[in-house]
Amino acid sequence: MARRNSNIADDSVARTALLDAAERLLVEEGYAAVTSRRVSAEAGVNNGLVYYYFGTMDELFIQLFRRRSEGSLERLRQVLDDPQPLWALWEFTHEATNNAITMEFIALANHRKAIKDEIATYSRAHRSLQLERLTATLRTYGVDSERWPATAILVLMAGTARFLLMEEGFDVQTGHAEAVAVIEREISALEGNRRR
Amino acid sequence: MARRNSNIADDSVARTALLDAAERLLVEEGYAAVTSRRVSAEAGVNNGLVYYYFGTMDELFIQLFRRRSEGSLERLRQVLDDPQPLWALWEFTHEATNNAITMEFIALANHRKAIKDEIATYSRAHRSLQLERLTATLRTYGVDSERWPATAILVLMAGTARFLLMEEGFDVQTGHAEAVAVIEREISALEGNRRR
DNA sequence: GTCTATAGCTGGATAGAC
DNA sequence: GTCTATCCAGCTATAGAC
Repeated sequence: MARRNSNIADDSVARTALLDAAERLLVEEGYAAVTSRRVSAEAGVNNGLVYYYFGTMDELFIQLFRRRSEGSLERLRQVLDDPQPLWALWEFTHEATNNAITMEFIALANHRKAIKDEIATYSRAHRSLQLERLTATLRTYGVDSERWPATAILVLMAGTARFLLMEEGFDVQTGHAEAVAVIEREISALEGNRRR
Repeated sequence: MARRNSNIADDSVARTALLDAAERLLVEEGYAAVTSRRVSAEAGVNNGLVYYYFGTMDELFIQLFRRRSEGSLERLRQVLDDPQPLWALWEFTHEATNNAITMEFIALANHRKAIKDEIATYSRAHRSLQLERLTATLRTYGVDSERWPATAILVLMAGTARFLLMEEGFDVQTGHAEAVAVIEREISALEGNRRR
């Protein structure tokens, strides 16, 4: 019987099935539903394998988060390569799929310290990457970086997008159309209407 | 032995102690820590009383949320009476205290349908009250309501404030100072510097 | 209204056979 | 690597004495 921290291939079938199942449960029923028994049942895999592959449920959550955040940073890179990067970033951030699971992780973080650290690291990397790529772009658009620093613009966009998604989760939409219109108008003023 | 839904005074000592204890646990350890056993222990009250007063844990959460939201709407009313209502609203929304518990309730809502409905109702009431009071104010400030509808401004402010608080919870602060500076500059342009 | 006791369930984690 | 069995903890909720 092998134990955690031994050399377990990251691409084993059972391991992947477990992570996939955990992700599904997390999105559909919230993190409270992500128990070792339910994850293994959902994955069609024996319950003992959860502990064989991850050791603890905490570790499973962490590895799930890492798998997602690597994918997500990779997608962000592609998004920022768009000829209209502000538009692309806005669409990306405003995308519902990412958000449900992100909110679950944030909630999880409130009582799982290890997850908290993972999220912090990821958030900083995410913001850095955006800054790195967009600071120069905004300058070429002629944005006054004193009045409108790139970081401020990014925070306003990200905050608004996430807030809209959060409220939509509760079927609260008051003022959303108007807020979206304002933001998209400002983006258009810099990058023109969205092409493609 | 009385049962739930009988006539139980809302101001009984034990009931209040239980709600207070639940609130404390919710803020400090997250909703997973809010179990009937821990709440009663924290309140210094017998465990059976949780069920005597609330019937189920779901009901306890709901009544806690209601107690808070009534208080919160009342405070919002006062805030909007400030001679500089935009400033006051910004400060209110940007206040850390409210936020920790709000995030917990949002997380809770993901797997407690009844809580979800409570939050939706409250959010709509909150937004309506803001709109009702601020639409006219913004007009007197000379804000062009075509370009900058009151609802859009409220959503942008609320979204940004909550996002900043959320990230601060993870010790992520990149760009926060810049975003705050931009928002406060815009508020100042309408209402002047913050007095008081 | 308050208390004790307990039924009944679900969960994390481990041991050890195969 | 996979599987079964199992220990132990913690939870909701109820029954019923006081």
